[in-house]
Amino acid sequence: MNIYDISEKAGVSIATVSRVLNGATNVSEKTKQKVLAVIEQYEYTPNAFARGLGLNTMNTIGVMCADSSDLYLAKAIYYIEQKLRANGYDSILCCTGYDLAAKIKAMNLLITKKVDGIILVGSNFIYDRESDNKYIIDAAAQVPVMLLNAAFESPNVYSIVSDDFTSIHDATVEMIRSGVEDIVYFYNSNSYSGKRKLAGYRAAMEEHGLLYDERLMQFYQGSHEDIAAMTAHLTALRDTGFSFHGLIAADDNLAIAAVKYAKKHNLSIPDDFSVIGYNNSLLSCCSDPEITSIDNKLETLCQHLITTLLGVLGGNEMPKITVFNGELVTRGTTRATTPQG
Amino acid sequence: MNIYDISEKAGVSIATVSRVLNGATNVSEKTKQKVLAVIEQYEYTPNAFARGLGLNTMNTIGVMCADSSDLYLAKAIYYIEQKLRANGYDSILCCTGYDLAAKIKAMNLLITKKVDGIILVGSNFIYDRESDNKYIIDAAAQVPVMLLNAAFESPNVYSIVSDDFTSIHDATVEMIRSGVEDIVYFYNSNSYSGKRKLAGYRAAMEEHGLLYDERLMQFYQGSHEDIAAMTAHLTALRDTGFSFHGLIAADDNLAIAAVKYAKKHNLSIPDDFSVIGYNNSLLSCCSDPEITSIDNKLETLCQHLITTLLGVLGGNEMPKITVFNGELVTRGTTRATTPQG
DNA sequence: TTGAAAGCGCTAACAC
DNA sequence: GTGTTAGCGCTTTCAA
Repeated sequence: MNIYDISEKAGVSIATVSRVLNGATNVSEKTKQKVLAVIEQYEYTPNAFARGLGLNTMNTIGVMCADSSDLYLAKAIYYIEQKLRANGYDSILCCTGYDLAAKIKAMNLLITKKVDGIILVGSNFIYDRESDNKYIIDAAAQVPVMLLNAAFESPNVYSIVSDDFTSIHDATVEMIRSGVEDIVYFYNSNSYSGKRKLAGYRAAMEEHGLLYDERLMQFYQGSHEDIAAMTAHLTALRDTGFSFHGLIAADDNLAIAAVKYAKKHNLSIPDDFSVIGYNNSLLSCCSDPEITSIDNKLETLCQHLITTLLGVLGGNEMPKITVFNGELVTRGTTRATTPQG
Repeated sequence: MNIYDISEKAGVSIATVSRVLNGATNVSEKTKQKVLAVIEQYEYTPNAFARGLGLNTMNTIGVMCADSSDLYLAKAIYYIEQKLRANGYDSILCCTGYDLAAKIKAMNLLITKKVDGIILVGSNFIYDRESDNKYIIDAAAQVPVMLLNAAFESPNVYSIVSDDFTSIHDATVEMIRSGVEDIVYFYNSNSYSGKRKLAGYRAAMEEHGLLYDERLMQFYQGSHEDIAAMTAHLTALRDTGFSFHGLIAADDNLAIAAVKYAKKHNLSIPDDFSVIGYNNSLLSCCSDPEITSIDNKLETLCQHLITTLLGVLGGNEMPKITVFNGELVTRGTTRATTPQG
């Protein structure tokens, strides 16, 4: 059943059917109803490929992320998909893994599939070496590229970020004010966002003259699901004789490990040991005590990302970089701040 | 740059270019190289829409799930997407929510987009009322439909399930053998899989003459992320004077809540209170003690689902229902089983 | 081994 | 307000 069949049965031309299909106004109500009736009767739906061929678009957005099973990324994908669909766009999902070559391959594939735009979810798509980011510039030459949680200046590239620097900075200051001075920063990523967080920690500690040892910054290299390995990492640090009574984690998984570490060594939380996580995910409520965590307003970021993308697709001038503030959600792993005075 | 441009520059016809592009054998090596060189030089990639129009396929699979931010579903989507891509298929993701109307709408959309097959992730796509499942039958009239964690017999529908009944049944028996008899079953879904689980619990309890009260089966109705509400549900049950020393949860989130409940009321785990969760997700390792949980071999299920789908698309006869066994992963929330004698 | 040409089903510019 | 027709870029017979 195609547009010719319908036009024949309705006794009109294919152009008229096409007009009805696309909601053009210059069709008489009578003809319109006649055509709609036939369409309904035969349950006709237009062929998406043919339509794509003519319009050179299929209202589809490519969504790339390293690992959709990561709690945070999964949530981002969820919001993005919902909001795209609400605006008549489909999303083709590509889970690329963390390898650059795979990302480039996925990117080319999406371009070949003629997506109308590409969304890169997560900050691991931006690399230190300028040349490693060429694939983004190339893609942006064809379609708009949106970055969630990473900033990259280039034509046709739009970035939506949470102010990770300030979030971690302020959280660190908060913990210092609560009376903890030997605060370890525990992280597992050197992505764009990862660097900003680390910088926020460094700045806060330096302002208070507390960045006395490189060991305060602990990099965990391993699976983001292997809580046991993270806990072991901290125990190993303790075993070197290094002392710390607070920990700020770049991620709730790491914070969970910190809580486990404290329990293992009978450190009372938050009296002997304070913990702050990041993402304010489900995990922060799973532990006991529940974890104070930084909420980076993921849904807001996603909403704004889609709005910006739709604006760009609609031919409007849109901001190249948009920054939102995070918020510290206080729970049981931190002490009250000592009043200033 | 299209196939005409390439044919012109290579001094051959478009048919020859097309043959080279599609790896046809009846092209002389010399011509082939010549064409490939031009293609390379101009970085030409064929237009996916035009190809789709001709072939009536774009190597795309529609993936539907209620909520991609659910830990379990997110993981399933991850595996599915990876395995599809490895086999040259893209996936269009649709997060439908739990509402039937939205599911039907998404389904129609995927059909319209000419996907080659549809995968329904999660058991909430199958309804009790036969008429509510018509949308699946309709879709299957067009393309193969794959079900993950649900079974539904219909032409062109293929089901891959974990044996939830047996998993829960055996886990329940295990807990009974460990000396706990008043075991609550805590669940939040009446989906296909949800019913199978409940039946497994019922069977095990009845076999031991322990299903003495309807209150043993507790249905939680609320957000699957609201741990506090789940905990409150259990506390409310306790407040009615109902006594229970074990709990089997249909989901790790519920199990987390059970652990929190026990702590709140100073029940020592596992001596005074035993807990078994389901899915063996990251959450089961986040709690303290870590939660004994049923692993339903998600990756194996997904692998098999894709293999089956590819088989069907390849025109092969494939099994309509495939069942895998789950496995109980023992951690800190259960006691050792009393030896049988 | 290669080329010519007829679709695939739709959109949109143009004519009436 | 409606119809005619030329693409869109590819695949695939059918001839040569």
